[in-house]
Amino acid sequence: MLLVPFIRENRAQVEAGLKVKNFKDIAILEEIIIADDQRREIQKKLDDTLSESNKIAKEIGGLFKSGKVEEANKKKALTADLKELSKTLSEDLNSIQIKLTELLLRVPNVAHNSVPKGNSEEDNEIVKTVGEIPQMDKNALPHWELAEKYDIIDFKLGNKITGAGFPVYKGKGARLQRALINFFLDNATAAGFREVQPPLMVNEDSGYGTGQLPDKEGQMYYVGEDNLYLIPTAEVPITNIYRNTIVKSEDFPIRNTAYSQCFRREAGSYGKDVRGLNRLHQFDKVEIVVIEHPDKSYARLEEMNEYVQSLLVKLELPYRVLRLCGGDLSFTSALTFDMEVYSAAQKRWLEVSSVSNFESYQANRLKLRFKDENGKTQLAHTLNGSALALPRIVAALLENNQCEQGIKIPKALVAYTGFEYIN
RNA sequence: GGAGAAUUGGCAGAGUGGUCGAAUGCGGCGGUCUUGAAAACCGUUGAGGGUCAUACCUCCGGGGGUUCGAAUCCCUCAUUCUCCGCCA
Repeated sequence: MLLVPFIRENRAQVEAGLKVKNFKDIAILEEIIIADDQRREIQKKLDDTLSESNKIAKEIGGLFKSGKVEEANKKKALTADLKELSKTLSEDLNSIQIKLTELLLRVPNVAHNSVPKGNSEEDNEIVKTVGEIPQMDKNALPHWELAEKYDIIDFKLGNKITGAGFPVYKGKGARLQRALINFFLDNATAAGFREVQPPLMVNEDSGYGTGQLPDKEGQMYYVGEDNLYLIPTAEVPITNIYRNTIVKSEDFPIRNTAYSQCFRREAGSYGKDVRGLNRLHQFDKVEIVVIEHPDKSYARLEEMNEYVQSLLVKLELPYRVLRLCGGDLSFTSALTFDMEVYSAAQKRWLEVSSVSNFESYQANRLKLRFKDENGKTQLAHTLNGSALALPRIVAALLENNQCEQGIKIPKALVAYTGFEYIN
């Protein structure tokens, strides 16, 4: 959520950034400012009213103390009108505040000035492509067939136990999962991230804090009995560690990483996108989250970008880096880089990571602040990225590394799997 | 799940209807002293709204209520602790 003073002071920049994002309802900015003006006006009246009745209450207190009961009782009558007025005013204040928040929630984050214009993923800028695209022979199998051939991932069994999108990993398939998780966590730790193990369910406040609620409510599994949500990503619990806190600026950058299973309803997805491991309801991911000083957040984004790429290099996967265009950028992000690996048998690029700078958009909802050099509290910047999401990495590993002997495990992973081939 | 107790500023801990945004201690910051440091002493030290700056308003776990007036009373929810039950 944007800050109203920010909108007031940087109107041109905000409008330009929203236009890049193809946000149509620019007029809402004016509504916000009007609502905020009203809010201030009502607030002022309320404050004055309360000030007045506080004064009288104190006087009454004094009169009682000095035994002037009658005079005190007389004064009581004076407060009746003020009470009535302050009640009306605080109701008004409440409703204008709700309206203001509701307006603000409809405004996405402002795109960074490096974000290219565009409407869809077609318009994303390919920053770079690394590695050779493997040329497979005609018999190359897609990963869902390889999974069955080597009996390592069982989609049918998952259907039986739970439903579509909940595969069962078996034998070396399960071991490969565990190997990747450890590999990613070890690398993150070496890169300076603190490992945390968060809850897999979060409450409503946390959902609002990172912005899953209210707009993406339908995408999360909801446990109504206890009013909890299954996390769609570890970003939610990790970032919410810092909800409602004022961090020390000398602690910047605050780097956390977590492995978690992620749960997504993925309502509305279909076709080749959901085939095999391409899109699941439950999957594994290692996430990195950074909290940083506003002046340094873009340097940190670059660092995270490099870090994620280093993982792909170690896994010997061909990949490309995209700078998302305005139309493809998420609601809350100011700048996002996507990493995609090439999946040789499907002959397509699969998104395995997305690193974003949310600037203060999330921090505002989270009330995540720090004290600056002048001792003033201001909003911190939050960033996060996948490092990495497992299923599509597994898909690419299986497809790209299929050979006579089976599936070849990349060197860097062998220490974790304990085997060189799946066969 | 049942019964009881508790929830106050960074931490500890007073405060049970009136001048309490809140004693005191510790910690933090600034200063005096010192060659330097420690100790001692003095000062300062929560957040949000509002203002050019004051004034002023709100916040004592969350929400609601009683009252002229609530950290203090009532209701409700959450959390923590103790006992019982169940249990990896």
